[in-house]
Amino acid sequence: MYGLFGQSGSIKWTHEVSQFFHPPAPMTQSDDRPPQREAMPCSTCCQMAGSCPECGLGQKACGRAGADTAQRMVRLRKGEFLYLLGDPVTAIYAIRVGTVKTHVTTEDGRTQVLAFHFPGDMVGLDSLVRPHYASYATALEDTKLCLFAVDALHQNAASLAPLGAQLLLALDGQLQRARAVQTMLALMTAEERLVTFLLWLADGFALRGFSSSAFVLRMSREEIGSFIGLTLETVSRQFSRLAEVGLITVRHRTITLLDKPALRAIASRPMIVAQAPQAPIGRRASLQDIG
Amino acid sequence: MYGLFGQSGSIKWTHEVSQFFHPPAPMTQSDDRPPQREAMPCSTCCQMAGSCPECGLGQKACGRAGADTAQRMVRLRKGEFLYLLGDPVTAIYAIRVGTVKTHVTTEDGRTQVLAFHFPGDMVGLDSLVRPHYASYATALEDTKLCLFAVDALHQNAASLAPLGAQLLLALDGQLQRARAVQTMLALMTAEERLVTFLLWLADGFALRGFSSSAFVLRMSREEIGSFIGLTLETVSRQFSRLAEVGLITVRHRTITLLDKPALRAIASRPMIVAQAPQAPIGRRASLQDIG
DNA sequence: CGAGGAGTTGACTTTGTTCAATCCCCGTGG
DNA sequence: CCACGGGGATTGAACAAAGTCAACTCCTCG
Repeated sequence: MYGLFGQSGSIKWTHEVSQFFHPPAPMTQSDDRPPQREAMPCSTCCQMAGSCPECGLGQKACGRAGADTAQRMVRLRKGEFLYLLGDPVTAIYAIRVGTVKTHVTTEDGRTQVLAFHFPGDMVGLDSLVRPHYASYATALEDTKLCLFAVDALHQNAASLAPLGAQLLLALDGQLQRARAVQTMLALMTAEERLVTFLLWLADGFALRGFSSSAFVLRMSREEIGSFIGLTLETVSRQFSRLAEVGLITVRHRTITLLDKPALRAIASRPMIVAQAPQAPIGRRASLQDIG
Repeated sequence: MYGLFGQSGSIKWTHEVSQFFHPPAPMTQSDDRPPQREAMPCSTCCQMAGSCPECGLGQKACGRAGADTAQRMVRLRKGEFLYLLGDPVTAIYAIRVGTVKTHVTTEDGRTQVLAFHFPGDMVGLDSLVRPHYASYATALEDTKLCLFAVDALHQNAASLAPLGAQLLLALDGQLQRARAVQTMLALMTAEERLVTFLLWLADGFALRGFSSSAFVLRMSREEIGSFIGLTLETVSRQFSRLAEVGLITVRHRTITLLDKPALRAIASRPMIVAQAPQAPIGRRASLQDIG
């Protein structure tokens, strides 16, 4: 994901953008919230295909002695919450099947989607060190997740040791993705944003062994728009336009990428450039090359 | 910073946005790059006022046995690079005095400022686990930094243990800030963005014991614009407008915040809302409350 | 088979960008 | 000490991009 190890130093935005922040959630299924998850012993949790980048943690935890971290399986139906903003953090999750979005709400009622999470992604990682979740996590479709109790983790730094490396890698991944989104929002046009989003999705699917040319969107136009900073109408229009030009095919939520090279050309226009850019060398570089 | 521990569960965007990502940098002052930094033994490094949130690492490292991590002091003159994108990661830095920006360049030549870093902030934290820096770090003014060699850190996970907690906290902070920026870019207007930016700066100064009502900007309009996703002209116009309305005073880069409550009102319009929003409770929440 | 949410599309408005002219510090050198 | 030069900042006018409002279509689910 996002060249986690910068193999080349050439930064590419390949890869799904998916998950971003947020801590695992508690289940004070107290108040008026319906019991949204049924927990069950998790045995097949770590079987996640090799395509489980963020799940290294899972593999590690699973591998090191049965169920010492009391992992369980959690099921969510479409629209149900995994956790709410403000809930005490009790666990981190890894998605087995399904899709989850993490989001926040603004004072004036708008919703901001912070990330989409797909199978293999961790949900709640960003709240690992916090006592309360900093966002909502909602299932976009029926979803199964593995639960990793977090108490054992952040009680004392010592217990973090064995997981340290994995966690750092995972957090780093989220940070890189967040930065990618930041750049996208700051300097891309509507068309560029949507294309970038589609390519992120495609890369994510490819990574998980699915077709990267034809897939079904799990989220609405509104949710896409929220994520990439556009209105749902603009998203719809851009879809139509890309279809008109013959770059993609759109039928409801079924998307086909017809000309990936062309799409990449569009998306990589305002993209982070590799190693030695025509960028400033030596002192006094500043931004005089912004233009 | 950004309710790192969610004391209340009520999320507020107080705090500077400052540092974000990027790993510490090497100093292969090989090629055509002038020797931009002179290193010297660092003894006063950890004296950083208590207002050194990200520097916990520094305090820890310093406290635990003289100079076992070979810390040094680095000096940068205005416009010089601390490290370049693609440089091998060899160290992480903490700013003692001065200001640094981290940025990337796009294919079509535009520059995207990813973060501003002020005294007490860590620079390069996000590249901790990477072999190559994922951005450029440039001094906006004459700057002094403490260097923390990174080899000792990420050689093996074990060595991370003692720093684990601090690092996780720091990384978490960066992640939360990145998310804040994401939300700002996705749903704020030009005015809201600039006001938010000013308040972040003000909070940052307050945190460091400086005036949060009157301060001098260390960055140009162009750099501000890059960071908050606007053109320099729009930034300038918004400054003028805020001054017209009497909310602030602008003289070159000297800013005075005259009516902070009013400013906060503007900035917190599209802001993350606290605990129990009018947001969806129970299942089937989705985004029906967006528009 | 009917209802309703999701998606598409069009006309119009708003916001921010682009291009360009001008201003104003600030530092330099006469 | 003051004139000059130059980059940063301001401002204006025309333009383009995306948002808003609204009508209408099409699935999908019950």
